[in-house]
Amino acid sequence: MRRRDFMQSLSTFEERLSVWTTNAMRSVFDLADTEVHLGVSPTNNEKFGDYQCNAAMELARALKKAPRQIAQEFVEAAELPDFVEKIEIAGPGFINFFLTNAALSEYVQALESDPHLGVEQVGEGKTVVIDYSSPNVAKPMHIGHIRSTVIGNAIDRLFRFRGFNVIADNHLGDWGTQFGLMLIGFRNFADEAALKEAPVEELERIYVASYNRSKEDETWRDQAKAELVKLQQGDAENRALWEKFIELSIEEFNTIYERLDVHFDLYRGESFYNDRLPGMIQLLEEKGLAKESDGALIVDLEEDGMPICIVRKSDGGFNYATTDLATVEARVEEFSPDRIIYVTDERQQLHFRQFFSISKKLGMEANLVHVWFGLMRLPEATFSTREGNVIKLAALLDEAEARALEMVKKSSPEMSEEQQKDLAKAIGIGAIKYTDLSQNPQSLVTFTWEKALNMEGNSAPYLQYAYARISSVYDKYHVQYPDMELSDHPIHIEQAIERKLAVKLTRFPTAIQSAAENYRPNILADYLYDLAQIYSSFYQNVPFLKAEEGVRESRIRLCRVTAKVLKQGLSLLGIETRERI
RNA sequence: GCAGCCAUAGCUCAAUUGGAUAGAGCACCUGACUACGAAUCAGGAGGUUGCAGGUUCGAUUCCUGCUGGCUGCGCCA
Repeated sequence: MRRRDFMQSLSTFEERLSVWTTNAMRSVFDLADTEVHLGVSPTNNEKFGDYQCNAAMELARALKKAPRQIAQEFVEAAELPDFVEKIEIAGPGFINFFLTNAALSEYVQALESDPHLGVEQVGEGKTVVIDYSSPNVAKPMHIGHIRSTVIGNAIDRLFRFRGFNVIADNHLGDWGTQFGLMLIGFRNFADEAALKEAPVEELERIYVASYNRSKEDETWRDQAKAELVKLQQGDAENRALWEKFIELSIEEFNTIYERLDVHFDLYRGESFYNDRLPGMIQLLEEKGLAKESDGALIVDLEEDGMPICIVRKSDGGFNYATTDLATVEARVEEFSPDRIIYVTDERQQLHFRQFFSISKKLGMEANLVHVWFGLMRLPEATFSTREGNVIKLAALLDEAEARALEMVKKSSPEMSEEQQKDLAKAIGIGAIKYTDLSQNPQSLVTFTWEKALNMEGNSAPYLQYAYARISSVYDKYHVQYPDMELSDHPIHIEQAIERKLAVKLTRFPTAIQSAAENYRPNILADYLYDLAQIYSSFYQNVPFLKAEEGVRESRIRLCRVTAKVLKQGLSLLGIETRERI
């Protein structure tokens, strides 16, 4: 109901055309309900127009006619919408649609003034909990954490931009058996000076030392276990120490998050849900889902084709499945989310399938989504804290900023040192994020410095450079023509490259929708890179400041919309732009 | 043993989820700065999409089998 006319004009050509072809197909061929997709999709080649409909080929069997004949009949019978210039039949029966330049211009102009750049606010009134990053307390963040953090954050931003009320929750690993080793280790190995200098690094050193000793020292193991039990029973001294571990860790995590421009609404670790664990077990028993086996309490998932899931250990302790179930319960109670999204690496797939299945059996009203990504490994092997072959995340960020600063000093020597540093941060951090976000999350990633810090070709700096060039042109325009009012001059498409740019701009909302619905930020990254490439070609090949009046304004306006889309798109990936680079 | 994921140009990755001639970047070759910013642009070369079948108008995409790699599978998260 709201803003009906406005929404109408900003719904994408793909949507409008799909509605039209679907209705027209149904009426021309008298198809009440058919499985066949009657809508359109974008073409991958301009010579085939802007959108194509493939229904004729799929309908051939049902209608008992040749595909080209179906297409022919359709084209003859249907009355074209006014935004379509022409319609063509090609190949085995593709129906190709060419949009009018006027409709394209009009749409791009509408984008220019829309704060959401044509992106539908489908999330209005809906809450989504996104659980990402979630590092373990007392362990420094290493390069393996970058994916959950950066991919999770991009999904977070995408959902917010579509109008969802997003609750970004950092589900810290702040509970578990490792704290027994931590407590006893801390009392024996802690170095106060080191703890001041680099708290989490020291905590990690303590953990590794304690872990190593536990391997050969049985009494040490027993003591660790005893300390853990004391902690779990609320012993004041152990509790205080444990809280200190968490506090120090969060403080250090936050300096990283600050650098990455990542912000959470909640930092609720696993321990937050401890009180609910006995109740959860009781619920599982009441529903008849849990049973005893070798002293442990398990849920049999054989009917779902999965191995059993332990919900209470034989020593009476709870484990992660139980915590995760309790967490869902708590989130549903408090937020009534439309869905809960978990962003973790691929190793946890089975675990999520198991506890999603159990939560369904429990009748929990939650739409649970596991967004997994490929594990990051080193060329030699996977890394592990215990092995000690890790690259710290902070070191990666330092290196990125240092390399970017070197470039900035060379290319922008006139800038103040402060400006150069600010710029180097935007470029360096952007490069790291873009590397991760520009590929399918689910592909395996082998870490190399060269790749992580890529600043050439398909990279964040390419996009930032395109943005800065536009800003520069735009400013020069206003200096040279201070009295011109851009809105007096409509966008007018003449050259092929202008049309290509305009078409790409109209597809921004589709890119956002697709990236969000598939939980794949790389779809947006791809789109932006494509857009920047088209823009760069436009920039290099047609004059705008030197063009005649009217044409000049039209092109400047195209520039302005491109800049808006680039800036907004990059910001959804968590990548900053600067007017000058 | 069971299960999940992956295999695309020399390298790193795409391919709008079944569409037309499989696209980019890096590296390589040829051109363009007395130009609105060359962190750029115009062009060239580079492919039996791991292998073998199948499904259909049409397969990188779906199914089966195989090869190779990664990951997970009762008391870690």
